[in-house]
Amino acid sequence: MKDKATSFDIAYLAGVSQSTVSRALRDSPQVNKETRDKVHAIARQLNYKVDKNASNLRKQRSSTLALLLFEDPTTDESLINPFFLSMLGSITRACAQRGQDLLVSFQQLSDDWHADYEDTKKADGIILLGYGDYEDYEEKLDKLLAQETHFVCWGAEVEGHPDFSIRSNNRQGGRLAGEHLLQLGHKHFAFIGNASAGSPEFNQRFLGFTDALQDAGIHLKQIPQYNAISTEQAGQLATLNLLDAGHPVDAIFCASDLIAIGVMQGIQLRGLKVPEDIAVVGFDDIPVASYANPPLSTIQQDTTLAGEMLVQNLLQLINNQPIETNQIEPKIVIRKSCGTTPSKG
Amino acid sequence: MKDKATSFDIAYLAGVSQSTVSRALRDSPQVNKETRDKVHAIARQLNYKVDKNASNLRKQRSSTLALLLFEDPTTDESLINPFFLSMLGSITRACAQRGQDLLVSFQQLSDDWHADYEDTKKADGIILLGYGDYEDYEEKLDKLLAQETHFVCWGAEVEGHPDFSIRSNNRQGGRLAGEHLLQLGHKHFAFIGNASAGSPEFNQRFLGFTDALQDAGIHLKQIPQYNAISTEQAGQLATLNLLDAGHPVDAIFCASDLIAIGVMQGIQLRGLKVPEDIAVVGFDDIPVASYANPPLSTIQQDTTLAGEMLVQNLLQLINNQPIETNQIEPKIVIRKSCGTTPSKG
DNA sequence: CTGAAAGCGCTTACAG
DNA sequence: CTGAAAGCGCTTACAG
Repeated sequence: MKDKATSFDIAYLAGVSQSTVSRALRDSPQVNKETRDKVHAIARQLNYKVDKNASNLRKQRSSTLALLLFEDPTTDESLINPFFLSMLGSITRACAQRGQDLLVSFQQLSDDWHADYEDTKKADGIILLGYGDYEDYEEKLDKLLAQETHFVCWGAEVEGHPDFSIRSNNRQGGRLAGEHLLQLGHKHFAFIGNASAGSPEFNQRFLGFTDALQDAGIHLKQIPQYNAISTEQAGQLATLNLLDAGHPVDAIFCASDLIAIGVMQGIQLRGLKVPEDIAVVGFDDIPVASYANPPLSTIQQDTTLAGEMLVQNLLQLINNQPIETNQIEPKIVIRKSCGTTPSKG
Repeated sequence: MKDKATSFDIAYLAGVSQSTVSRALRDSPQVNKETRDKVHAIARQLNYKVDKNASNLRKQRSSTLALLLFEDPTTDESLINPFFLSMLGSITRACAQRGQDLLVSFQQLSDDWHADYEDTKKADGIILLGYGDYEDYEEKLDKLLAQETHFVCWGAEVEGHPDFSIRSNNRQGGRLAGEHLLQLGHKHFAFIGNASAGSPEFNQRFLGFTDALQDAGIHLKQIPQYNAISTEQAGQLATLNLLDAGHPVDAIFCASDLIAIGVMQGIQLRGLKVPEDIAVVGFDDIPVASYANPPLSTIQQDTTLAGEMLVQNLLQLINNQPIETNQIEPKIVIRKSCGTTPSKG
């Protein structure tokens, strides 16, 4: 790089003091319009850009947000959860709109990342995205809390701090899936996905699903639930176990699309057809859902809105402003995997 | 946040000077081991972290790389090219391994981003990822060059600066596709994808494809080429045009997987079957390729290696070290869309 | 409306 | 091996 111009160079050329240059560049109203224009003109000419490090150091603010993606240690290193990947786009855009830079990093739940962003002043706050065991997660969250780090996370609730998390109305999503499957005339249901305290989101989906079925008079005992983390492999395995156990089943609701894809493979491996023999509904609406075979019906989470909200709420936390909302309403997307489209209404 | 400790606090507690603290923290060998240990211990106790802004300002180095993703203005805002998305993972990891932070941003080709990273000292260099018209792109590249910005980009060549780009051996990839299709006994070929100066990568793929076919005695005139940018829609449209024009065709090589998926839809829309009536081969091996219907045979680009290389080479550029390599060898992944697996050997 | 001055928290010659 | 001092390039009270 050529030697960079500083605000002193501009000051010299404009015949004003460096403080005035600094003010003019930030369009301070206290500075004379003519002076301001002259400074801007010279800055443009010199290709001058404010040094962010100096500016941040002085302001004690970085205008940068950090996005931390957790990889589930149980899956192999290859793929990032596609649901989070699709959120990345909207988070970046939301940051850009608000003049924030975005630092992105992948972390293992086990790493010692909690102090590496805000404490180093690299970022003013952190966005946490990641499935993984919630109970492990919680420990980290507590540390962040203790350090008074500004953060916001997707999905998991932070005990006593509802404002720190943004999430889908997972229970309602599960209900939607149950109601739709019921409406299509299915009788024998199953749920595949973890449904315990370690996976609060999946658990809510399970609960919503069973809410709907129970409302229709189906007993909880009649709804087998098989554990699976959010991967195809886990979904396939759970399905084989379910099928081989001889449960009568004609409709499966899966805690995520990745699981659902594995479930459909499992069903097909046993010589059965989707949706003719067993209907399948997923959750997330990741890009591959529409390419699955058959195309997967699923509960869609609006990732654009989610990303916006994550950034927005984090900024509000940083600026000590009240949070307006932190829940997103899911909707059902009907494709082929759940059977005939129901009659209207 | 609580008041953060500074190196002066540590100095005071350790009974040494602040300069010694600074040196000790960076494990300078000039500092006595005992002193070093004591300083480290106190730092840990105070939860001390070096202020990046101060450190960067002083060092005139940010240890940060910026990743700029270009959205093709012709596609709608929804999806980021999945090929780049899959590269993101390996880029992040490669950065982490080398102690670099990664700033991520999406840009329109039209935006004025070229000075916003290195000039502001937010990043030491830039990684450019994006399809789009190469001729528009070139103009930006020239500006970066003029400013002596450190950057590296995927795919497009930077005139006179072979080291600034990292790419697949696209021509070889095209050849692989042609040879495989030939080996399967196909006779009537077509290429779908832009093949002009505006899309140098696609053009190389086309050239490699025709190289193979010409080697087998097929005349270039017998290989219809229909333009398409890298989207399903464009692929589908081009296919309908191709088919409706009455060209005899039993094998189509597509410039990208996204195009190939659209091509298969187009073929099916005209009542033909893949691969029975027409074989299809894509390029990239994006995640959905294996979920396509039928699963797409394609030329795979090793995104992990690509990401590594991008980061590695950029760092070498920044440090004035010579670049070792900037080309990646593609390989063919055979699935269902191209017909019967050939006999071994 | 403008300027002189302090200071953000480090790193690194320089001197010993 | 250690310390005193300068300085990275800004922003922002403070004074006028």
